[in-house]
Formats: sequence, C-alpha cells, structure tokens
Amino acid sequence: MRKRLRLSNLNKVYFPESGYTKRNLLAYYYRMADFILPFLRDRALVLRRYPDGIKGQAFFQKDVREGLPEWFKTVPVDSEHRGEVIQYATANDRASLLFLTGLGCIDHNPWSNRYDDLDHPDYFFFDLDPSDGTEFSAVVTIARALYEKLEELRLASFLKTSGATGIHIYLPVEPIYTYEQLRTFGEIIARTVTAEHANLVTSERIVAKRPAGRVLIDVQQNAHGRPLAAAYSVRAFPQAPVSAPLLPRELRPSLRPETLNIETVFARLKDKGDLWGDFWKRRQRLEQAIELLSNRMPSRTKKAP
DNA sequence: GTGTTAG
DNA sequence: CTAACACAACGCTTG
DNA sequence: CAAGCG
Ligand SMILES: [Mn+2]
Ligand SMILES: [Mn+2]
Repeated sequence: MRKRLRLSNLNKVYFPESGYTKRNLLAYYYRMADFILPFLRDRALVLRRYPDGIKGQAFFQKDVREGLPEWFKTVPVDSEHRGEVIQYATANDRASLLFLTGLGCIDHNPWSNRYDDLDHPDYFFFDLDPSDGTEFSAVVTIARALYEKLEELRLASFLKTSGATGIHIYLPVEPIYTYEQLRTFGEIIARTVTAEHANLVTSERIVAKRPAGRVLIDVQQNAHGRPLAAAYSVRAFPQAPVSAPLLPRELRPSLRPETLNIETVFARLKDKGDLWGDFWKRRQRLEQAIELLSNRMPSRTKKAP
C-alpha cells in the first residue's frame, strides 16, 4: 500500500541550543527506520508530544483515534483506569514512524510487551538513574558491575545510553514471565550489585532525598503500560541526544552520552554496526540464572555449627 | 499540531 | 479571516 | 487516600 502523509512546520526549530529543526528530526528517523523499528513494531506506543520543540509545552497522549491517515494502525487496549478501550498508536513501518514524529513526538516509547500478549513482556531493563550532581563515571561503574553480574549469570544483555543522564541495560526474554516476576528477579540482581557498590548506589526513590553522587538502579518501570524510550530514539534535550546502543568496552569514565546525537550516530553505525541487531535472536529463559543466583546466596536458614 | 469557535 | 481555545496519561510504590 | 516519580 502507498502510504501518504503531509508533514508540516519542517523549519520549526525543535532544539534551540543546537539549532536542529523538525526536518532534521524527521530526516534522522527516515534514515534510522530500519534500526529503530524492530523495537517499536507490534507494540502499543505512548506518545509524548512536543509540538513547539523541547522548550515548548509537552504533553502525553495515549488515545489517538482522531486525525489519522486511513492507513495508520492503532491497537485497542482495555483501560482499567478509564473502563473503556484506548486506541494506541503503533509504528510497524517507516511511514507510521514519520507520521508520529510529525505530531511532535521526539522520543518513541513502546510498551515492553507486544500487543498480542499484554501480560508477558519480551524484555526486561535496568534503568540506571544518577541523582543530580553525580559524575557520569558513577553510572558507568554501576553499569559495568551489572553487566558483569549478568555475564556471570550467563545472561545476554544489551547496553545503551538513555539519551538523558543514565544508562539502560536490557535483557531480551522469552515472553513467558509476568512483569511482577521480572521486577522481582531484577530487584534481586540489583541488590547484589548494590551490596558490592554500596557507596555508589541509592535505593531512595524520592528525588529530593536522593544523595548526590549516587545511582538508582530502577526496575519499577518494568510494568504494564509503562514505556521507555526505545533504542535509537532521540530524546528531548538540547543536543538532540540519541538513546545509543553501546559496546561493553565503551563503559569507560570518558563516555559522554550527550555527544551521541542525531548527527553522530550515523558514523557510529558505520563504524561499529548495529550493536542491537541480534537483540531478538537472544530472547532467553531465566531459570538457569535463578539457580545460579540461589546457589551463590547462602541460605539464611543455614546455621553455624 | 490540529480542529473548532468567537470576534 | 484570525486568533483564541480545547484537547491530548497512568502504573506503581510509599507514607 | 494522596503524593511522588517517570
Ligand atoms: Mn532513566
Ligand atoms: Mn527511572
């Protein structure tokens, strides 16, 4: 099918500090479609729209039943909250991705489950959030520790900058676990890393109370209807940063996430390839890791002689 | 960003 | 005609 | 229940 769309306000500056326009943003997604679409397809999307750029008033949108081209696919999901169906946007092809970007969506935020199975996500992520005034090197240290822990557990994981101030570590999983099971599993791993880096990690969720210089290992975003900016998504910050896939060896204190943006990602792609290209070939079960974890953790019931 | 309403 | 206005979320934890 | 967070 031939999918037509009209794009407006192409010269509007979306990123005033760096000067990037809506046209620059659309061009980025046009060129990157093959790389980002695998992480958007078959999922409900939560829209965050910035029709006047990153300094303008932004808003969320879930229901998109109005103003769509006839070819645009939406997916109905029962909302417990509203007691009625919400028609969520989807992006299974480049035209849909560009249409949504044209609405002012700078970042693209998919659910962690495909719409054919609302209760079983096919990945889990650790969201590393530094508090204000934390060196990025602290995030890097914790990301490395987590990555190595996952390696020990024989789990495949994938790294990316969040595009904001943190790092995301994803585990592709077979869609057979619930969100709650995955959060519990992730929390156990987070605690073992916390124990080994107590000076760099906080579990304080209230921003104002979070000690400076520390990183929150957040697993709570792994929940029904709670999306996260996808790999290769642009983020609404001054330099138009991208949530950029990383090699493990890039986890060094010199890493500057804001330098990975809508201009520089193409050179990385040429240089390093699509670092998340095998993501969907690596969906895994967790039983073996759970067993390794329980063997490593001495049973509390065991008494000293 | 868009569609509708008020002036 | 032009401009103002209306409209566009919610899951989960903690206190 | 509301606040806080993302
Ligand atoms: Mn984060
Ligand atoms: Mn977070």
